[in-house]
Amino acid sequence: MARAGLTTERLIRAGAELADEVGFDQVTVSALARRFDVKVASLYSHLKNSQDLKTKIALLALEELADRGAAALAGRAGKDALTAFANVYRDYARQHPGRYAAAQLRLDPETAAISAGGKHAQMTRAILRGYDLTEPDQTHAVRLLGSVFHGYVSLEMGGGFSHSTPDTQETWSWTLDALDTLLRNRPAT
Amino acid sequence: MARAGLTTERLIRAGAELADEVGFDQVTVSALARRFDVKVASLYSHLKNSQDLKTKIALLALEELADRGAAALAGRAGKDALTAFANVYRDYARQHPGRYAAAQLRLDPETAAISAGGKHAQMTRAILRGYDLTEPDQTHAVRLLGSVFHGYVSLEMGGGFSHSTPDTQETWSWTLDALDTLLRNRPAT
DNA sequence: CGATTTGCCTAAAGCTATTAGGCAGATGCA
DNA sequence: TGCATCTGCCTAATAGCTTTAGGCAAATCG
Repeated sequence: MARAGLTTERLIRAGAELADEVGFDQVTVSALARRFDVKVASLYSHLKNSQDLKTKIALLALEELADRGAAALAGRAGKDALTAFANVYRDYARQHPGRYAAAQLRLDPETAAISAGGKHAQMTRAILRGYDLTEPDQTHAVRLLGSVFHGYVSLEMGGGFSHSTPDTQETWSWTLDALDTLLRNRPAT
Repeated sequence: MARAGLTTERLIRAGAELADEVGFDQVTVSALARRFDVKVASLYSHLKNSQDLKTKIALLALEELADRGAAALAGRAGKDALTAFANVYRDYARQHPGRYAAAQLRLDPETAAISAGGKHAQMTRAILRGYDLTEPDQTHAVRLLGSVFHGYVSLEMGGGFSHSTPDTQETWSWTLDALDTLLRNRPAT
């Protein structure tokens, strides 16, 4: 029997694609084996277990998001940076819903530490350099931006805003305007 | 053999408690049967299937949240109402993490229609009566509030804000202040 | 008090996760 | 090139969750 050429790398990538196609919670070792036309047990040489698979997909998604975020921020500042960064999240979630869901997976502290999660917070801080915030306002603002981006994207994806006017693109622009105004008007303490 | 006295009602309540104890995704027909010291198949006279169980827990959570929201809004307006309502979400999520997770379950349109989901949007609109917003700003604002509440609570619960100063209570108050300011300063179009 | 209803049970099949051990194709060394 | 080793994927087996079908006994009703 010809070998399938499995590697952890390939499995994670395929798992991420599978997540985008059928949803992150439908990502299963069995489904992945099926996709490679291989027996389930074969994957266990490359993956510790099912949780390991999911965690690694989450880490991949976080990295991809961080890379896109960094690219979006390059050469931008102020509202321009804010908008570009926010759109990275929203667009990523639309293009890769399964990966986006994976990125929300709760990671244990050691795993979180080696993840790209820290980069996300740093990039948000970078955006805030364009506004005149000092601590602790800056931290509050980092958290606010995270909340709005995640909350909005998550509700929009979940269909929470569906079949109502005006359309969600308008609300998204309105929201980014509002955040920009908010950050500009909150004076340094 | 004495009968266990199962009813759909009791199963859903026990399922909600189970969700709070072990997490919503660990809620399983088997675990529920174990809790009633009954065989798994017995639950299928009261529940269509596993999905049905989860959906019903979600509906329960949405109702409970709506009831608490309504109670919080009674006799309040403006920032007072905003704060009280926001705290309902946050407190509910802290007290009932499993139920809160259940409330985020994606419902199919028919189920969503009979859920308390509509009440949530209406209550948010009620809060906005204290601010001077006209359409379409009002709809944008409803979505913004939903995003911030859900996003914040979800990140906080997920440990996204952990081990960093200042503590999350401060950020929460800061966020509600910021939203209040934002809504007050956005003039009617 | 007997007849019917209904609640919980046994049995069985299918899917997922995970581990142990085996065979054959790939690789390395002479 | 030929042989030995190693590694990759396989078979087999156990265990848990889901769901359906059919049965028996407890509750209920006339």
